[in-house]
Amino acid sequence: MNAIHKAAAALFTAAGVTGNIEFTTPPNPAMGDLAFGCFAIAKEQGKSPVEIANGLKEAIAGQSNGLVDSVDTAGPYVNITLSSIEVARIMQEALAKKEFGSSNLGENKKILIEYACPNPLKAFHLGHLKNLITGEAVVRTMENAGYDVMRVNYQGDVGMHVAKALWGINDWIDEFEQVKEKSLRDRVEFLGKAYAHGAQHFEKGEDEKQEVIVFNDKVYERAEDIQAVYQEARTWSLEYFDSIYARLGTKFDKFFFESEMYEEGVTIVNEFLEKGVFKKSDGAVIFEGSKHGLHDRVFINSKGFPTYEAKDVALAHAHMKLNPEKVIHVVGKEQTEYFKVVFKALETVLPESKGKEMHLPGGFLQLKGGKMSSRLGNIVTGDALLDQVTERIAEIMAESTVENKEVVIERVAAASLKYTMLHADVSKDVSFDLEASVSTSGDSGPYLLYIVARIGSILTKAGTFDSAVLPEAIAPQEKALLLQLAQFPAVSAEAALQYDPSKITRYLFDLAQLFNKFYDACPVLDAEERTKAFRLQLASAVQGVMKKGLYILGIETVEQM
RNA sequence: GCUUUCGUAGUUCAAUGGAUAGAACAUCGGUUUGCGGAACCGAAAAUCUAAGUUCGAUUCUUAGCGAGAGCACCA
Repeated sequence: MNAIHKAAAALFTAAGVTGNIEFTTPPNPAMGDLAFGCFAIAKEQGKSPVEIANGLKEAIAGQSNGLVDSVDTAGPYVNITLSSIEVARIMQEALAKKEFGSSNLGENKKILIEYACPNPLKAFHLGHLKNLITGEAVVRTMENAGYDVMRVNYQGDVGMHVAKALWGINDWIDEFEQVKEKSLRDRVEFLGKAYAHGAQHFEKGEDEKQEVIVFNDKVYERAEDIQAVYQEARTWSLEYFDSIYARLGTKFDKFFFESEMYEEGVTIVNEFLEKGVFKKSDGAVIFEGSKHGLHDRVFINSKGFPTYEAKDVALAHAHMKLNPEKVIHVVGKEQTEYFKVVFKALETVLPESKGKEMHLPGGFLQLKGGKMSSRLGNIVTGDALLDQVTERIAEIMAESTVENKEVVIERVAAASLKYTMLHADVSKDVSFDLEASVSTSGDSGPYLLYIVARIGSILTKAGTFDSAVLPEAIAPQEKALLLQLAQFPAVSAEAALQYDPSKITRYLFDLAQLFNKFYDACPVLDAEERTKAFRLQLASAVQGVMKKGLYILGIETVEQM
């Protein structure tokens, strides 16, 4: 409940309303600022909602309180028009607090958030890019709600994809030696080609398939003869991932690797095989999810090697050693059923994990328009997409003469990309259209950055101003802006409760629109002294909320663009 | 086939069971003696179908149609 709602709720309490008092916004501003629906009370008292509304109207109107300008009913609703000055006064007080927009929902609660999770020796693809951006925003959403968050990243450095890449490298060992002297970009590009080479070989036939599988065995057996190449290639990959994390403003607290998990995974699963939790089937060790309304999954294959499932069991043990309240796995929605089975198995294998493991399903990233894919071939990597966006922003800003232009371009590009990715609900697919995301107008990252820069420009010109003064009159656009600002704490808290940063994205866009309407209707610098000071307060508050909200989304602002 | 997620303007997204379903892009038409026009104002435009629950359904239930994803030794 925000500061305005709290003050208004007191009136309803005084009028005899008990329980939770919640307000909505009337469909038309002319009807009032706050609406109270009387359905629940009517049901409770066996009266008609209209009757209740009329009674409440009298009770509210009878109270002498500066907050309310007028009360009216519209059928089952009591609509209140608030005094603009009172709203301004309340918000002045609320906005002065540094923690405005933060909450303590997660106070003293430690949580682990696992995201990014790319596979070494393989490309950082679009799914990883979206996951990285989403994960970072979820982290910051939770931090803003007071949680003590640990950013964790689990990277798959063993498995068939590694085998395919190693086979490819081995087949092109001369080129591998040569590429060692080249740039990181070139080395990673080589790894990508080597992986594709191995993957193609794998598909050729049974004999070829076996040749690749040999490398898989060698990795699991930690065979001496592959270590030099494997370790070197792995290091390149990790360096490359680090460069992407840095470029997008993420820094992980802890990295876990599959190579650290598989021996323990096998041990644990075998231990619980004896206890009857798992079962032998066709030479493999499975968990019968089908007995719990789920599906069966293989944890150890018939060769005795662990699958992803067994490694996840060991990973869960590693996570629990850190004593978290919750472990949030930000992973694509295609793994929803997979996680249900693993979590089910963990309930018996690792009882303390029960209720703590959570899968936050991410939607897919769909590229729209053939433009990008035709230019880059079928596989578009995450960093290639970021490059594309940056290129387009540079074109748009070609005429610009801002200082530190390179940095500004990089930030506007990142903002465009992140805003687009964080616009729809986390679990919904995002369709990415390059032109729409770099769009200079409308629902886009640049639109929001523009507001911040524009306000900065006004504030610089204005110099210092009185931050406590109230004006004689308040324009409707100013009131609308104040009421929107008042919503920020509730919106950011809701985002944390839902693990969904997109609530903040959409809130900020609404705020931006209201600011532009205000800006258009209300001159700031040329206004009479008290009005000017108040409008500067407003602009400054909008900038503050905008910056904080964008920070939560992982978006850096610019002073000029 | 089984499981699961989802069907809202031309397109991309909203809407704790509640008032006239809200934005953006695109389309059409407007706004200059102003602080950044990367802006603002206006018009036209949508709940897949059929039953059911409810005073009230985009939202809940069932069926149908359509789309995506998962379903044993990949991650």
